[in-house]
Amino acid sequence: MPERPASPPPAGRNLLFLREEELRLAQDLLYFGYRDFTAGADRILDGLGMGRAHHRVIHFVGRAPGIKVGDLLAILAITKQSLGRVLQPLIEQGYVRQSPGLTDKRQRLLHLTATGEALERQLFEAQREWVLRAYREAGPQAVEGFRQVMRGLMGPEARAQFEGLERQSGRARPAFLRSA
Amino acid sequence: MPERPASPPPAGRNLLFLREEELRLAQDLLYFGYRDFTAGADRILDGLGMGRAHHRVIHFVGRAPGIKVGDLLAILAITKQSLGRVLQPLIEQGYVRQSPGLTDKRQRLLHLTATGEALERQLFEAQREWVLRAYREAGPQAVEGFRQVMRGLMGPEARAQFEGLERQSGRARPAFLRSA
DNA sequence: CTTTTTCGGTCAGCAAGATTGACACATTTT
DNA sequence: AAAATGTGTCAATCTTGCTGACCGAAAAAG
Repeated sequence: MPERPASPPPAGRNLLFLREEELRLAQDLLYFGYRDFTAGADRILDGLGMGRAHHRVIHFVGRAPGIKVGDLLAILAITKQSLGRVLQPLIEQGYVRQSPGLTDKRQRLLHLTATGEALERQLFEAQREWVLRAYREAGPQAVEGFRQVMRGLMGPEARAQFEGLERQSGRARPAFLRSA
Repeated sequence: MPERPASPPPAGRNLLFLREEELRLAQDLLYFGYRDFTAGADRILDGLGMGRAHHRVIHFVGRAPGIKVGDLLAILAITKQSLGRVLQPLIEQGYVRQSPGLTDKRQRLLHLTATGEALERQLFEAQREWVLRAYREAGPQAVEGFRQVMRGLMGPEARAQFEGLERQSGRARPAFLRSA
């Protein structure tokens, strides 16, 4: 029978961490971690009669102002009918604004209104505290490891989308992704 | 203006990694990572006319054989009506088996049948490959960081539940958690 | 021993958020 | 002029949650 490593992780590279049990633990970790990560924002959304779907739209429109409907659909990986049911109310209630594409007038570029930005911030703050605590407790090196693994869990498409957000974040609303 | 650290994480402890942008990136990371993590199992479930809810039941019954319905409800954080609608078919279709509690006969302890274990394994294999790749690419140290952060993202309840699974995993079906 | 509480199941109705298929319209591309 | 693209919309359906009400068996409390 192989021995388990002692409680602090072994310094040297080894293969024990790939054992089946470690991978099942990863499943648990992702389930519980993701669930509680979203809980804070969910409570706020509840009070507004919104759900996670609304949050995702607000989040990603906030992350990529001027994003095209088609690109948002690709990120959310849902149908346009599903998006429509969430996006339409957000527009009617003044959280999201549409503007025609600059070169292609069929496009509807999406932006947050001032109200939308305020809500985005409120939702962000709820999760910010939570993630901040986890990051602080774990330390910068662990955070870097976390990022690497999460990035590795993405498929090629998601990775491209993520890198699009990563690149443009903090800059002045550039063209989004490599679409067409 | 503060400088960003160079691409490899800075050796020394610093506070830059707590900036707002880093935390928004964490949101993206969790969204994309979790989404693609579940995708493999989802495809299998689709073919069986099951959904993620079924997977969660199979997973956690497999993780803690002999788990009580009440403890499973606490882990899944859903109502017993919601669980019933998923659990009942799983029992009828022979994936899950119930047995009366050893000391308390009101309890129904849940186990996977041989069929259930086969399905659990099939679902596990799908995610195993995916997580394995991410773990391998990131390396053992990053994996340890990932674990720390994910653990930090859990609330106190989830942490206790997770530790219960962690403790008992690999051992011969001990009593589950600290219930009552 | 009686009462109350707990564990689990079940019925009925409702809502959110996803799906598919079909179709419409304006615009861009060929 | 025709085809393809970007977006919107109608209608029906499915999964997975929810609430409220109620039941039965067994355990715990009195």
